[in-house]
Amino acid sequence: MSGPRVRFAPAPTGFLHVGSARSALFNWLFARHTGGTFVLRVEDTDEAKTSQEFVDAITEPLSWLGLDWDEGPLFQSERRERHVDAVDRLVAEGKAYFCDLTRDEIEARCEEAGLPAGYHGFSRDRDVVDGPGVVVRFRAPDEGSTVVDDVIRGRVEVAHETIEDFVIRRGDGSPVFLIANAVDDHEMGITHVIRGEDLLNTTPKVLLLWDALGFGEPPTYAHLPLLVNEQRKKLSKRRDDVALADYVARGYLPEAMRNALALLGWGPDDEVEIRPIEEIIERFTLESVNKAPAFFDPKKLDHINAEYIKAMTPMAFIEAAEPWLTADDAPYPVANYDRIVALALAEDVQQRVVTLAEAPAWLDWLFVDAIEEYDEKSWAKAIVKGTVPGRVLDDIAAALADDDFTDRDRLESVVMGVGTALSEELDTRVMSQAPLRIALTGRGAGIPLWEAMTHLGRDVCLERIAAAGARID
RNA sequence: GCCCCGUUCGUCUAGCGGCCUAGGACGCCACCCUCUCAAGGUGGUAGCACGGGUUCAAAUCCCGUACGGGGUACCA
Repeated sequence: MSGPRVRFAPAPTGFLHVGSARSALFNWLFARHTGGTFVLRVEDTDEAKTSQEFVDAITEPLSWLGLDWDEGPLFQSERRERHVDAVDRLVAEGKAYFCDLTRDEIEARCEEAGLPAGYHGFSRDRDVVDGPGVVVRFRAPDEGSTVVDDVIRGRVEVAHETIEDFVIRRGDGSPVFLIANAVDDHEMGITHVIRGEDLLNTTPKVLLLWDALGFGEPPTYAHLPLLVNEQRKKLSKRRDDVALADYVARGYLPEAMRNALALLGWGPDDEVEIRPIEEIIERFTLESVNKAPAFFDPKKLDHINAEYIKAMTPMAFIEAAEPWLTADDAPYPVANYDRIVALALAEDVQQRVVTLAEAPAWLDWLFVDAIEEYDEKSWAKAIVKGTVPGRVLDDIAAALADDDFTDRDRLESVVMGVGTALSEELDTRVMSQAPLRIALTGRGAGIPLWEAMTHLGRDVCLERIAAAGARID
């Protein structure tokens, strides 16, 4: 019952924007830090956008991020009557009025009167009667100013002369978000409005409505710095990777994403960046949020994700990566996938991978029927330029012929031993791992071979060694 | 145009008048480890936009300037 009440109020656009996700996160952090209530409200004032699909596009990513809401989702569209009532009340009280001027007509009047572009309250005294296509405009005060006491930005004062008589109800009778905002925030008992800085300019208008409606003490506002791209522009869905769902698909972990997002516009005072969410909740305060826009750096996200992956237990990692390991487009027949093998090699993979989506590429050679192609650069380096490559492969095959392939340490020492023996015999350094690796994996780099060889088994290993040997000739 | 906001290493940040010859992280570079690739370890690189004040003392407070951004809709 007590405690702050905050809301995350996204417009249903069909996907969740990372900037929105960040706003949601900060609302959530504030609510959890203060023991308050986090309300999810879908801002669907703009008519009929609210299909289940659009709602899912908001709730699924939020749930994925672990941002649980205490109330909602509430729909602004379902509260339309109350918004309309508020509009009617303002009209009845003379605080708002009807206007039937089109954009063009307004411009024409401006030109005629030699006024700068703007509305200039043209219909204030025209006694327009309501009807189809007629909008309602709020009679904004001509003098004085409205002050927003922003927790993050401090005192922001806007002169009323710069606020024109804005529309609060469209020509089709639907209320715009400004009035819906005021009414809903009031009725839902919202105490703190935490949102992006792009909304800062609309706040005085909402405050004006709030006052005109006699709602009393308005909520406290906190405008978060925007998330920008490399060009320092507001993240746009045109050029930037903004859909949270894309990050999910690319194999980022929710905990990593959440941690990374928390670091944009905020930082813990003890400088420990990667840490459990409980600690972030504990340290988070609105007062410590920055004012300057932040660039969402993919490199930093990668680093954080990699750290989280390394910290996972092998089992948790494999379970998380399995959607990719068993995907239809995996680089091997999915039927060959073996969780036991993947699990045994998990730690080696975790150490090398940035996202979950990269996992299959490190394990493919264990699940493939045969090595179809060899990386030519690596082949050239390990075989063509190698010292007696054919000999190395032959000797390894011979040395391994009677091994049961159950002891990875023995496999390692046998293979290395071949290199050492040949080095002595030819009195030059002979590497044994490189030719073996390309024979087994087709590549020049990868996870350690020994453990993997025990899973591949003697027959497959010897087959691949023979196949590579045959390719030399 | 008008209104509003912002400015600490390339990037994200710590700093909230003396502890700052500005700290951490990412990135980058070097070295160590290493018969692959990584991981790990060590070290390095680089910043208070500029100009005036206020003060014994300013990255921290005030005012300008520059630059950047946001808004200016019958979108939210």
